[in-house]
Amino acid sequence: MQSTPENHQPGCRWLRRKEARPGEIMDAALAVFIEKGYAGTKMEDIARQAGVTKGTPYLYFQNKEELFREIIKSAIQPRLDEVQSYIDASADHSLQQQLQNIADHWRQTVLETPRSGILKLMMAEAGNFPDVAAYYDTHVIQRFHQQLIHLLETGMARGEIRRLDPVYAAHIIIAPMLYSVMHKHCFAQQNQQTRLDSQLLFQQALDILFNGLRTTDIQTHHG
Amino acid sequence: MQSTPENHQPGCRWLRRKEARPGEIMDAALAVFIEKGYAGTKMEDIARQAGVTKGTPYLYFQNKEELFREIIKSAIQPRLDEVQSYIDASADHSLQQQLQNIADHWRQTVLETPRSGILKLMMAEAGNFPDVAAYYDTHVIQRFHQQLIHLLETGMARGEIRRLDPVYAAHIIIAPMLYSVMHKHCFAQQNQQTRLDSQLLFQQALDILFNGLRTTDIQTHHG
Amino acid sequence: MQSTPENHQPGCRWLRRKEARPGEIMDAALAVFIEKGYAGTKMEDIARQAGVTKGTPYLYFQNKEELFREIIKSAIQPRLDEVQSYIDASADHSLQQQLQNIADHWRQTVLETPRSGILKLMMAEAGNFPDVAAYYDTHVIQRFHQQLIHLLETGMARGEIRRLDPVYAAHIIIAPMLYSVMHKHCFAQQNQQTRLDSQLLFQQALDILFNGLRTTDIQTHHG
Amino acid sequence: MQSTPENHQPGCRWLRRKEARPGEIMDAALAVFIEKGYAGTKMEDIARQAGVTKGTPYLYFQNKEELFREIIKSAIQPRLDEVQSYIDASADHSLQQQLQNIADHWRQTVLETPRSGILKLMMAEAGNFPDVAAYYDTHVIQRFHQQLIHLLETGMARGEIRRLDPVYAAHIIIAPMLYSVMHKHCFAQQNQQTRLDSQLLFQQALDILFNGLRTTDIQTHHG
DNA sequence: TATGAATGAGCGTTCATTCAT
DNA sequence: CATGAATGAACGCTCATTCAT
Repeated sequence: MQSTPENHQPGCRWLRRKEARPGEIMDAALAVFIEKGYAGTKMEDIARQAGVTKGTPYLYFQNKEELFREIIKSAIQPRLDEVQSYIDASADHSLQQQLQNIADHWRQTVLETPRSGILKLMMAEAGNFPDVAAYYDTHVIQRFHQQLIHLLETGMARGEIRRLDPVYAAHIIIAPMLYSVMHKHCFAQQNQQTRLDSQLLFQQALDILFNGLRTTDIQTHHG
Repeated sequence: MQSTPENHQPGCRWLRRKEARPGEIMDAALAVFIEKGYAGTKMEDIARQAGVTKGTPYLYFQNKEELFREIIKSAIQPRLDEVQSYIDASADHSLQQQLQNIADHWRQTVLETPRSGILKLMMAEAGNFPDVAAYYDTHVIQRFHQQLIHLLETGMARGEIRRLDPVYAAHIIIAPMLYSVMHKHCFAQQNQQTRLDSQLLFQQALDILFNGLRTTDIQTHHG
Repeated sequence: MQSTPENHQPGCRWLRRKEARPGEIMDAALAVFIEKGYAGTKMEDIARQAGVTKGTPYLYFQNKEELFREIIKSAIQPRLDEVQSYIDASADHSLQQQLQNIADHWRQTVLETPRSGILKLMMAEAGNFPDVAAYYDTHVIQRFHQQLIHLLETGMARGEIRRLDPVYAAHIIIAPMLYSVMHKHCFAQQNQQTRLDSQLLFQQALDILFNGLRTTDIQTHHG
Repeated sequence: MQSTPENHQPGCRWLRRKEARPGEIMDAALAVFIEKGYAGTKMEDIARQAGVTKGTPYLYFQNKEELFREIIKSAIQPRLDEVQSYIDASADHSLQQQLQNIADHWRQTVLETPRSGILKLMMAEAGNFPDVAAYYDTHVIQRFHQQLIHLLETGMARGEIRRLDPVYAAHIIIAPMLYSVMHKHCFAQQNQQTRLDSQLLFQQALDILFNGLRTTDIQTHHG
């Protein structure tokens, strides 16, 4: 999917200067795209948010669409293996502990940062950028899904959880994560009373999940 | 769904369908809004989808924004008490059975119909229509949330489930519903391999939830 | 200038039915055209004002422009010789009396009727309908101007007024008439305090005019 | 008048004239509004007349209506006290001399410039912009009317003219001014034979008026 | 590099006009 | 004759994009 930022040969169609400017513009653009959607966002809004004038974004990005795609790409690229390395590093923890760690980490590095908006943005614009959405789905969501499946299978193999379809179980683990993102970006800002403490949410989710996922230790307690 | 715009005989420049038109246009508009978002949707797209020409929607709706709001309103109004009455009718069932019924009913009447798109649309456009989003949140999401809380509290009082914070438990029940909507409208169409069987999803979700929500009869077994 | 209403042969492009409807529509159209101008007037406004629906005016007039032209024509035609015959009938009166009569008559049959609006309409639309304006100028304004010139020349020949350029004198007689029309249609409706009593206006105008137009035989009479 | 749009060199897609533009656009807009009326004028006509493209006027004026109102405002503002100061400066002249000066001045600075069109425009659009028309009436026409009334009253007090209603006398002085404006903008361009020499018109008007307004100098001849 | 005046394709909306009823 | 739903050309206005400065 388009050349990565690193491979900018001379002759590369779009200039990429890896100084501060492009990053500032992408940050600004992300914020505005999340708030207003792709079509609802004016290049001038982005420029103003970035503290530059109308023409400047065009020095770094060929056009609005490329700017949009770059944002998504730049959000996907660096994270592709992040979770995996994180998982590998804690391979000897219990499944519950691993999931707890993943949730905590994700909460701190995604949910509570502007990057959570990428997900919301992808959802909103999937119809207009099906290729980007498919790419995001494949490389982010499904990848994470596979990682969860693997964790669950390992957990089953270890006897930590009872046997069940790991594919759907993984969906059920992902669901509250997506839910918290949508809540944050769609409703929380207006209805202040609708506070959602995501730490509590994940804590309770894991509690509920595990007291159900766990192999019937009840019986074992009997013995 | 949409009454067939195909029934234009050639030679008949237009049909007169004063009663049917608004509904047809709203159906068409919903479909296009969901796909492209509010700003990305052209009135002419809507008209074409409805089988009319660009001027016709303006005979029934003042402008694009009013058409948008009407769609949301018309989706909210009739459902306000639907779930409640459904809940009331099955008050004597077990909690698990009630949740199963709710999930089935919702799947058949919302998820598997175009109306599921309303939720996706609300999420995508919350930034541009904060008032509508807040209204939707209050009257649909929070209301359903309250209903779930009530069910959970009743279940706790009855001893069907163990004591826990019903607010967050309800969030965890809602999460897979929202997840399935997003999946359907954002990714399923492109990545055909990403099939999500929502019936299975909810079935397994309830299985997992209940084998965790269930009061820890383990302890009682201990005594 | 287009065929007159009378000559509607079969085959005539535009139907003219001389019953009530066309007249009602023209009256309505005149009122709205005067108020809003040609371009600012919607055919539906005209129809509503006439108590019919959108399509009806098209049964009698080919299109908006023809309707407009018909109104002007119908206002011009019947008046072409009206003033002349009126003048002829009072040929033996004094010039001052004749002018007084003309002013009274014009005030009652034009200024104080909706027909005064035709003049205002012509002025407003002269740029868009130069042919109509030129026709109106030639056949109404200049014609009246010529009639006044003739009266003034007669008055000079009779020794009723001193010798001066009758062309400009006639302009000066016409000016208050146009002034009263503009006042009525442009300002009087808003600023109610700006009442202009046209009878008084013409009375004083004639007084002033005649005490100046009169040959200075005063001195001679004295001696 | 309008700065030459001709000075576009070929090969230069646009000129940057931030300071000059608003004035150029207003000049162009005034010309087109006068010719075609408000509703009949397309923004693109204005732009073309100003030598720019359709988007440019919107860089300086919010919309068509604001552009219209600005034109009127800008024509009213600077003139509010112009006549008064002019009158004050010639307070010791005879009334006839004062009126002659006013007429000359007005002819040179208004009638024979594009600004005369403002009056025509106000008349044509009074129905669509009643607030603007009322403002114009109050601050331009009635104000001038009051100034004339004051001059006439002074003239009466000085014994320069006989006693009469100064309100209507002032109307009669204004009438030829309005008449000449209408003539210029509505008929003169088409019917070239209808030449109206405004200098002659006012000269003769004053002659006629004064030979009637003058206190009966007849008596003075007696002494 | 950065600016921002200017461009012009494109969309929302209107309304003169048509024609099946 | 009359209606009014539907049409579609045209206009107001926006905003992504360009490029002289």
